[in-house]
Amino acid sequence: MKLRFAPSPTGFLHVGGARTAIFNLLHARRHGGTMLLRIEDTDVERSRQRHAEQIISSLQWLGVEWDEGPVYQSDRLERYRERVEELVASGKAYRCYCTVEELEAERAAAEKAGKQWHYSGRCRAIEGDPGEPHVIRFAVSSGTIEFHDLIRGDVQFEGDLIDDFVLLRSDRNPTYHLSVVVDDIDMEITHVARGDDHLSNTPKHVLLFRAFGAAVPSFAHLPLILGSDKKRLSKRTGATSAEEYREMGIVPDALFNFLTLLGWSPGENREIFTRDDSAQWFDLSHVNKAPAVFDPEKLLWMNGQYLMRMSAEQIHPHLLPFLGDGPKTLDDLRTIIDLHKMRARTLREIAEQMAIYFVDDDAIGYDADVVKQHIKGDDLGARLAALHDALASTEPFDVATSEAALRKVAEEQGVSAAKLIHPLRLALTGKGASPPIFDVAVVLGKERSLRRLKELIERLPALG
RNA sequence: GGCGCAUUCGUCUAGGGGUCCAGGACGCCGCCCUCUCACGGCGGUAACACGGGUUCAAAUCCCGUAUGCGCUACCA
Repeated sequence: MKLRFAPSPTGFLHVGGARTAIFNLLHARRHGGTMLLRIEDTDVERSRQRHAEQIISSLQWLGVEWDEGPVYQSDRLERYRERVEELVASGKAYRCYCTVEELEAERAAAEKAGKQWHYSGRCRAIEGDPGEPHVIRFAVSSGTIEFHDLIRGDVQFEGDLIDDFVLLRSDRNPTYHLSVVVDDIDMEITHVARGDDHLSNTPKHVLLFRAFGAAVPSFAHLPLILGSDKKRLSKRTGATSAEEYREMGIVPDALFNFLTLLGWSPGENREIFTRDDSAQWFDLSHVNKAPAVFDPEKLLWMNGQYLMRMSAEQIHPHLLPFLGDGPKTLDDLRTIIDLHKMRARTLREIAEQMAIYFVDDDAIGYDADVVKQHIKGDDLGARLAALHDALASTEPFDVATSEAALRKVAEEQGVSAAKLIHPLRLALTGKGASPPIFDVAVVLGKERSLRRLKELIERLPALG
């Protein structure tokens, strides 16, 4: 068994393409088959080498591996020309000398007359001069074309409704239809899993496989991924490329898992699982038929689930690209990552939250709402001073001892611990929300914590 | 227009004739836990597109309608 992912390098890796790649990979892994990566760059107008490189880089980041390739179709142009000549020789394809301009004019005229235009196939009969510019068209025969789709079941099309399509362009480059079939034959592809948008092209491919006397592979047409507007996912409704999610701070395992669930389910209410698990359970024939809407909210949730389950060691390398100035080594960040990983949904959020540890102690910006809510009472200054003194004499300075010290002060002052904890959080972080505040204090260390507390006490009069 | 494909809570889905007055997850709303936030726990909201059949019995099978999407290129 052999499958392939065959993107065309005309842009970034689209999440729909990413899912197609994943489904191919999973099916191959599940059945002990091999996976090929093929770059379909026969459209010289739109294909770019840099796009191919970006797609490959995105696939690597996502963890979609392949056993063979990447194969570039642009390296195999002679092969397509050679095979198409075989079809011409056997009368299954023919040279067509109609120009694009002529055909366009016919099409426009038909449209004007309110009629449907079809290529007449008139060049089938003529014997032109092969030295003149021409394309090579496939001679589509009438009759029903039937094939089995692993996802849709049996599908049929009428040959009469399919125009004689172009196989080789006038610039001697193959069209997608030719190259894809020649390659799938040469590379011994047994299963073709691709986007739903190719379903209507499949009868053409079936005809070509037969014309070449080759076995027709199994097909599986995956439903599209839609945006929240129920239309094909586009920039308007959300990020469309895998790269954008990477930059957003989504971890590859989470995107992989999430994409896996778009159109497929392992059943038994399983949602979060490893690649190995999915490779064990996956089967193309259990993929949904209906298109799925991409829900960024659920992706964020899933990413959060992954982050909180990952160790600091695992998160660290993914986090590095999001870090600004400040410490970057695992040893410096381990505790902080552990403190924040369950409070963030993306790597970017972790990085942002980490900023509190690296600002200067006298440069903390206080959240106005928090000030309003917790900074009040004439005796607050005195209480905080008492807290400062208590913490100053706390030795060793750890989570348990610092908390005990604070609670003791609260008791002596006859107030609830919360009356001291909230201002302390404001002093240390400037915010109303943070990891448990004594953990924060320990990360900062006794000296810096005291400095920040002192800073708040000094700024108290100005805060009202 | 023609051809093709599809249609279960707002979203992702389970479900493949009776065990479904439809299960799980995200989101949303309560409550609990709690130094805040997050996590976690408990509970709630919410769906078989519509109309005909077939059958003792249909979310599950068939037909039609509606809606959506795809193809209809010398793009893939």
